[in-house]
Amino acid sequence: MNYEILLKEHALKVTPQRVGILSLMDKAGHISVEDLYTKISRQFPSISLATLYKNIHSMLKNDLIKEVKAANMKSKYELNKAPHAHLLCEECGEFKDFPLDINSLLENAVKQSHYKMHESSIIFSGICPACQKS
Amino acid sequence: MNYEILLKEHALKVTPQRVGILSLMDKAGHISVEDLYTKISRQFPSISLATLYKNIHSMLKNDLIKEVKAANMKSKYELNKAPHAHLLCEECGEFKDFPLDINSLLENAVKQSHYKMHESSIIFSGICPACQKS
DNA sequence: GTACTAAAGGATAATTATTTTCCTTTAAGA
DNA sequence: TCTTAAAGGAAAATAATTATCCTTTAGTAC
Repeated sequence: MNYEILLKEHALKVTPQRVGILSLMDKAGHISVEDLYTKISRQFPSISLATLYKNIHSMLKNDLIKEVKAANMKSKYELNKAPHAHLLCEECGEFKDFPLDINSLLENAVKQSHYKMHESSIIFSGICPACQKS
Repeated sequence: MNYEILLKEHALKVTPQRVGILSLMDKAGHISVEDLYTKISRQFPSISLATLYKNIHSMLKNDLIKEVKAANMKSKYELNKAPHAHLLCEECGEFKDFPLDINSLLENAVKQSHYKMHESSIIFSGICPACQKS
């Protein structure tokens, strides 16, 4: 994935910090502000938390990334990809993408609500296979 | 709904503040800490925010209530009722219950993940009929 | 009813998370 | 290069949540 092009497409300046943030999100899958700051700080020791927050906001606004929230969890952020649900492990706190085109699946069910749908967030939470064993 | 019995069932002391909190949540459907504090303060002018937070936590732990989180929104709380999805209006920020037994609907899809499912959170967001008109 | 005790409430301080401010630096385009 | 609007960084300010500590009260036994 080419982060420079992605940024330019949304009229956001291409800065090394932004490329780093996108790259880390891409690699992590789902990452909290705290963890992201720890990691990005290794690449840019002087980066400010304010810079991170500002970029998260501008990326959210431009739909480059998505916020994933669940009960008991800090917000996590992911690159905006194809629609999918999330599996959340309540033990280790990790999200896992779960391919599921919920929109088509539930289209009919939601249709009767007369809402103009924009997006859906679906999180199934429980215990992942690994945590079930330990 | 009898809040006293609900509290006793979970070995929580029945205090006027708790009954008030549950009653307000029940009436509101989905309510933020801020709004809840405004309302409960009318009944108990000297109630402390700390008391509200403590009670929210103990009620969450005992599954009396549920936290509902969505992007761009503060957490809201609701009485724990039958499984349902949520419709979130991005315009007015209101949640609306959407009867949908997602568990049975998606049972098969999730089964292959080998997670031990505990619960699911589903939020469809868009613009509600009322906001579409204004 | 009275006494006892663990739990709950309230005030406040402390902590954590997020946003704002303000000044410096830099990417992008002329 | 030169210009400038946008972005970065440091620090202060604000907002949200949690912890502390002392007082009050619900629940239980008598």
